Amino acid sequence: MVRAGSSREKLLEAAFGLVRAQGYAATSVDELCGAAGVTKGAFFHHFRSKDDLAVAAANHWSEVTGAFFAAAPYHAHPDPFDRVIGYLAFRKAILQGPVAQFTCLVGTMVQEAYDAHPAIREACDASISGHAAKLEEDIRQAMVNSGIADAHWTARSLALHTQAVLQGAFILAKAKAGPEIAAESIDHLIRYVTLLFRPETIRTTIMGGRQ
Amino acid sequence: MVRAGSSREKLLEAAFGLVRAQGYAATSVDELCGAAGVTKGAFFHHFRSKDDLAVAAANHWSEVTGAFFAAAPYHAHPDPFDRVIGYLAFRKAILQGPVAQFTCLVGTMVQEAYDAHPAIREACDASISGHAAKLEEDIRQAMVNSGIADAHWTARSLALHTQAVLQGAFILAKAKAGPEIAAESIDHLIRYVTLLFRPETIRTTIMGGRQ
DNA sequence: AGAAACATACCAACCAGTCGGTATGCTGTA
DNA sequence: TACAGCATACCGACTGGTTGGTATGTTTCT
Repeated sequence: MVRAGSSREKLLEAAFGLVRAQGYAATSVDELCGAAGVTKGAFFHHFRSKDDLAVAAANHWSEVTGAFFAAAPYHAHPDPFDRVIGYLAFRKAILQGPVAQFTCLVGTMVQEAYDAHPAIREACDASISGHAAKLEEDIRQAMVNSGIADAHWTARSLALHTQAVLQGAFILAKAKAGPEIAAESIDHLIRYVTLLFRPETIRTTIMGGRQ
Repeated sequence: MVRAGSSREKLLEAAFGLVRAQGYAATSVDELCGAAGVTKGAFFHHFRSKDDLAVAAANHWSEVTGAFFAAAPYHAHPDPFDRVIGYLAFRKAILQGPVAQFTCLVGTMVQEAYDAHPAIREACDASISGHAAKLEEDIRQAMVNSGIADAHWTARSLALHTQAVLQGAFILAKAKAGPEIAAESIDHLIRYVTLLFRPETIRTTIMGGRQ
């Protein structure tokens, strides 16, 4: 869809970095052009406005992260429960390097744009919800396997809950200037999902003194 | 500390509303003054800079929300576990009205300011961590009461996890333009905390078909 | 009186977006 | 094959408006 190495692609990649580090409103078009190594003429050739770039960046984010997670190793597990836990362990494992490099572009943008920029809000929602939908299928299968099809929660709500925990973990990582607390929050989420699907494995191995 | 009705107070309250709706960078000093009904002279009389206002707003937010939650009814429960669950139920109950009115000022600000504005980051961290610290004490007591003092998690990490879930729930509420999913995420958190402290009450009452 | 609490006018820098122009490559046709 | 016709990709100076911040004067409170 977007040619690699093109000005358009370079601008979108520049937006990934700058918006995650500074936020959307604080990132100017000139700054974007500078980071991408293109001119303002190129910017407004490819995008009608700054908001248009934001929508395109959210969509490009969906593609890039979609491919990234599709290629991750946790999909190899034959058991859907193992794939869900594998996904969460993978999310924890990639909390590396500067905060701006592991946080979520669309989570950052929607925070600023949800009210005044409906098109950006929609693109961010589509990105988050689309990502959750992939996890939802594994959760649904795990529910069937565990015989908990009539629980008081749905596969969709649990999938979206994992995204809430991740987004919230990113905010704590930003507030605390490091990923440690975010990792512990994902640990809690892994413990929760395990308690839902495999409670018997928790009592003896993770919770320690709890009988 | 801040006299009610003063220009300073009006500016801080205006910041609560505008920053939560638009973000920090997108909110201008003129806009703040307009919403507060004061002039720019008053603004720069009380605050050295826009960043100074942001730090003061984060601190004022700590005071206002501190008093708000201190006055909430869940503290009346004699059992610390009930207080923790009561806190979470209260957080769910106040997800009412426009998104900007139930979301968190400091969670929004730290997202934009963590990298370029260290003073704002610190004030937001202090606000979140201070709020979590109050919950941490109830969690600690509940752990002692339930005999799970040597679990593989700490009262602090669980308290901060609740804040991660709440902050993430706010992002989902913004992305989906409504509080429904946020409420379901808090439901998952309540279920998790209950599974940690009172697993026997879940299997029969909440999880339905799960035996 | 003296300080604190404003108000008004102003400024240089920066902002998103525009516009006239150029370079390059593709496509249809004689 | 040669060339006209046209679209895409890009350039960078420019503009009108907004930005955070300042300088200076006036009012209000103790």
